Amino acid sequence: MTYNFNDIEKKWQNYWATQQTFKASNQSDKPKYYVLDMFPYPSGAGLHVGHPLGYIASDIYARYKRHKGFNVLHPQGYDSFGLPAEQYAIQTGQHPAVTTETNITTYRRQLDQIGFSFDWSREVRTSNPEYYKWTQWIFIQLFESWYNNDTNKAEDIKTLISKFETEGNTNVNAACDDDIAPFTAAEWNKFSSEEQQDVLLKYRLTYLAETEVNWCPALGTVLANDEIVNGVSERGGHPVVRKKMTQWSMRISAYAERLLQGLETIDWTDSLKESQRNWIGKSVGASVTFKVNGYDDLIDVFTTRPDTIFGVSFMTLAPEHELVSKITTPEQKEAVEAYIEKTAKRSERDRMADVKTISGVFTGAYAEHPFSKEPIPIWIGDYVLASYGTGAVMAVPCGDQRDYDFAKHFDIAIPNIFEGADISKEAYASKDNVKIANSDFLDGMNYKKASKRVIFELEKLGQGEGKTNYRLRDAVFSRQRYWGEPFPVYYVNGMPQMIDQAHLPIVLPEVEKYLPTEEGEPPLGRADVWAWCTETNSVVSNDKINNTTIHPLELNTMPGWAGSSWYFFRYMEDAANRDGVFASEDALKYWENVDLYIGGSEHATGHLLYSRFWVKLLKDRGFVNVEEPFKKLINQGMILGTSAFVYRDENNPNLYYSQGLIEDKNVLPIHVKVQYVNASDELDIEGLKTDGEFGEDFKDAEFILEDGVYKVGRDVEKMSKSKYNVVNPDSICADYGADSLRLYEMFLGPLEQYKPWNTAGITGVHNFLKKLWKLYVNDNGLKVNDAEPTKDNLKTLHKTIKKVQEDIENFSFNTSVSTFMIAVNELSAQKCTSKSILEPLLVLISPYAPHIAEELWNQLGHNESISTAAFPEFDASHLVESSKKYPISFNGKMRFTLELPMDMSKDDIEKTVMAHEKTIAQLDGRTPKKVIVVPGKIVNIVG
RNA sequence: GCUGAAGUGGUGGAAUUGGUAGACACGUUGGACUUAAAAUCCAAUGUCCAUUAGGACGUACGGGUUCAAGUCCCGUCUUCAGUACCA
Repeated sequence: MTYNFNDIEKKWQNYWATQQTFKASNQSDKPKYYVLDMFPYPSGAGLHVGHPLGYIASDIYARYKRHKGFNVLHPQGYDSFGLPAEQYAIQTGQHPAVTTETNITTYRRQLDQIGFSFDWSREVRTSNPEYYKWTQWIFIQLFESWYNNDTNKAEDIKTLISKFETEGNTNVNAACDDDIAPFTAAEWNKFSSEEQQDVLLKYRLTYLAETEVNWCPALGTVLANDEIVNGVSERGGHPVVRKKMTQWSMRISAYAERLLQGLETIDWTDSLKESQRNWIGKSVGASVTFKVNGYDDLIDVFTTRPDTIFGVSFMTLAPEHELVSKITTPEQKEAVEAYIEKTAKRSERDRMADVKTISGVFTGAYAEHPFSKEPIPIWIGDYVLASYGTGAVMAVPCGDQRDYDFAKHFDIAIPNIFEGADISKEAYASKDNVKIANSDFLDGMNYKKASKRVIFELEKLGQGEGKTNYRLRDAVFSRQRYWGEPFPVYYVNGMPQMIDQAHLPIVLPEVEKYLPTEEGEPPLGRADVWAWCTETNSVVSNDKINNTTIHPLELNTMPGWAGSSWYFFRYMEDAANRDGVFASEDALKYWENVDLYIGGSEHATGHLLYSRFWVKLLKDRGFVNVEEPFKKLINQGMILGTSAFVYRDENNPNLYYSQGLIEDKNVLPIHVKVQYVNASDELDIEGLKTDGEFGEDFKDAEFILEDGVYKVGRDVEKMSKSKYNVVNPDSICADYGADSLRLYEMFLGPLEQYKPWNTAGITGVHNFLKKLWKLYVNDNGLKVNDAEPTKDNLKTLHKTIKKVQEDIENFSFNTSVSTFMIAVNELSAQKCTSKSILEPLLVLISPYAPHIAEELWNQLGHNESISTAAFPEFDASHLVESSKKYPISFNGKMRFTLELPMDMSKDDIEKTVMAHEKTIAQLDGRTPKKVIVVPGKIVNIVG
């Protein structure tokens, strides 16, 4: 019997599906364990071999945990709202739901053939109305919440209203907009309904506000900060401009401190935590208020160095600062306006690319120093950002390099307030080991003491206080797109109202075209809104909408991260019981949170931050029991493709030079499909010329060969359709089988690392599987029997158990593949046929190569799936080393060998070594003073 | 610039707490089997010197600690990732 992997794999995939082998139960005596993958966006291109890497790792872990006696939840689903389906729809008119459905079918087929142990009965799709009903519901919870800084949690908006009714807003300590005027209870009660709603909106955790947003004209939508990379859109690389628009925002800034603190409680990599810390960007300092000479207006600044306040020699405002136009003197007006116009024209990207050019203009106005009362010139400059802090800085040129450069450039005074510091070349930016000087009451103090004192003095004057600032901005939540969750919102007199929960979900309406309307409204503006209201039972009753002017319903949709911010809770509920709840209390209580989450690091400041935010909100409002969604998180690296190039002569498009001949020539590298290149980088010219897609381009091409062949150039790049370097898992499964694919993806290297794919190498693991098969089966069938295991057999087995267990728990899946290979080689050499060795070996291998393990397990006479088998117990007594000799190095010169058992205790080794001491001492002529022992390893004796 | 990770054969990569560097695999070379190819099996494979025995050098580079350093410390260089006028 030969190893017929195609039949075996199909057989067991069918078996697992029909038997529902991996269906998780919400009731069990076993401890729970929740293993989750970041669910995929089902793109039209299907899976390439890079995609399943993380899924294979999590599947191995999930299967391992089942063997270890855990009740494992290992679900999968689809993040099925998104831009590509919509753009495809715009081009072809195909409904995104249709293409999404097709793509999901492909994904499911491809995932199934790899043999994952997913519980598909709990599948979720974010674009499914039954799912996004609850995304809409969570949005409503955010709307109905405010953040109480005193209790440090979100509360029902009703508690805020009753506070307003009884005591106004002066005692309310909330996370809110900063332009709220104080009012008394009496004033509140006199407000009109619209005025009250307007005020409440400034407190709600999701709110409608006119904000400067990142507008991407090419995509026709706004983007969140994390969707912009290097000043262009993450998807498509289109330019992004700043624009004022009325948009829904999420008050994530309310949770800045808790998001920061929570990082201490979770098991994530340091680099990932660091990214989130930087993104949150906490800085501790003070706010200082400066009076403007000749005006009642005040300028607030934020500084991390209140101790340097006597070093202030000017102030700089962002060009967009609201006071600029007011305080500019007539003489400076022209220059200031010209400067503002110039900076406004510069895109974010230009501004970022060019950080060295110093520019700015004097406004002509002066502020008053809070202590010295000296006049301070007020400048504007684009190195001050309107979006951070207050959009204004107190400039201390002796202590800050940017202020220093600015002062030098415009010839502004640079007073030195540091004792003994040399500021002739650059600012003295360090706050350690220096004393303050020329600073009145601060002289002689260090940074810490002086800062405290300044804040104290400022508070006395009413011109400042200690303050903590965060870089984290509220997240824009509206998108001008079709293929996303509709908001459960309608408007009365321009004020947003939530649609009653009973009428959810608000289902996406049908539209004829998926483009924005001619009036520039989002695509939903094309829908027949009145029909939509009735169809979706949203019941925006006529009297409620009588006064509305444009649309009774919100026309924007939610961003991609809405649905992915809570999906891990949806899996907890059995699909059969999902009606009426996003997940039942029992289910939430039982599964708590995700024990192990595997996914890419590109979500560090997006999905992984937003999910944490929503979970904290849901916890505060009593809907879930956990503060953090993902206890342990691992970022899998990417599998890269190896692209192949041919080199076209720049002057002759039909002439191509082999890779070794291009040195002195002007050539253009062109990607060619990797399937026409063999392992020695030789091009199959005939294949290329007859290719269905490209044959035409190369029909008349002349290839200049070297050594009789055309050699292509190689480069390692991200796998992508456009680079023709994609390797499809389908062909790998067909040629080598899913077990080979799974083993090879793990064998390729450490999980977290980026590594290139190379199909040629798969023969190594494939040969291993063939050898494994032969260990159990020969031409006459099964050769396993009840033979007594030898000492060597047992040693091999237990060595393997120990190593594999350690590897899986450390997520070093690559080395356990090697361990299996060694084990199988050893057992083959030992001619092992003993069932008591070969059975547990299968259990060890089954998380990695489940199909072959299941088949052999079955042939060994088991009726139950191997996934129900217990992980074999490790017994150290079998690892006694009898043949291996350990050298003893003595003063680095002499060597002795000592035979020691691997499992010997430290004490025993010490005793053994002591017994040998005399001999060693005699040989060397000295008496050892100290003995260092390492169990199972080398023994050190220090003379 | 800042932060984080890393640098080991022709290649991917192994190497608990410092303890025989290069496991395992790919590739390459030679051999067996075969009419031949594929498949399979066996052997060799860090570099240099030597016919052999053996020796020298070797974990980016330069120092240091130690009986012993890929691993620890100091300095330098390079690569990758994230972030970027954050006051």
